[in-house]
Amino acid sequence: MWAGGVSSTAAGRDDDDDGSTRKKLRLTKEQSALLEDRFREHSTLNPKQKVALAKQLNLRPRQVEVWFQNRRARTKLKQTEVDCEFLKRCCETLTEENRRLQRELQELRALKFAPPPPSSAAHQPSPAPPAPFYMQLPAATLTICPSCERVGGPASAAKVAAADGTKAGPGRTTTHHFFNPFTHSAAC
DNA sequence: GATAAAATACCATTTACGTCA
DNA sequence: TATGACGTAAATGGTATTTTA
Repeated sequence: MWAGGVSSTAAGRDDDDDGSTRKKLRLTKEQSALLEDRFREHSTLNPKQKVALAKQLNLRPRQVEVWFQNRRARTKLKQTEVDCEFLKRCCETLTEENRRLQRELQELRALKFAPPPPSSAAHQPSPAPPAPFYMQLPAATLTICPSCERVGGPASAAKVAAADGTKAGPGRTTTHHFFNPFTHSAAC
């Protein structure tokens, strides 16, 4: 069933000052700054907050809504880039690990079929290296701070997931996993 | 209580505009 | 000045969830 597109589009048009087609305006620095501030507090807005913020910014509620949508999309994109970079590093590390293990295997095989050494200096297999970083840090828990664009840790992500989820009225339950600056401020 | 329709929120994608090198 | 690249505001079309009759 489809109603969202109609309602959201119509709402946008209804809010328009004139009935013309889209008129793209760049937001002022002050408007962007306040929007960013609010986004850092919460990546979603309930209708009351949206209207209040729009009034404060002298914008239409639809513009505020669109801004938050686009901002969430940008954050998600950044997060994807970080995840991608992380996986690339994982791949490189695993490739290197694989090479190392192959070499070790060859060494062990060579020892097995070689005659015993004359002295007691038996071969000691190289000690196991410390667990690589990718084993300690699941990719899904990496998060980006929207303000400083740096990667946050698993603890922040868990806190965000627990703390987030304010929404009034019907519609999709908020399951977003964006960065919460209040759980991250120390890192920034 | 079950159900279909309506309402709402959100997302992915696309379009179009403003800016800058 | 013209232009292409890029960032982003806005539009569009879709899904998921909640409310309501």
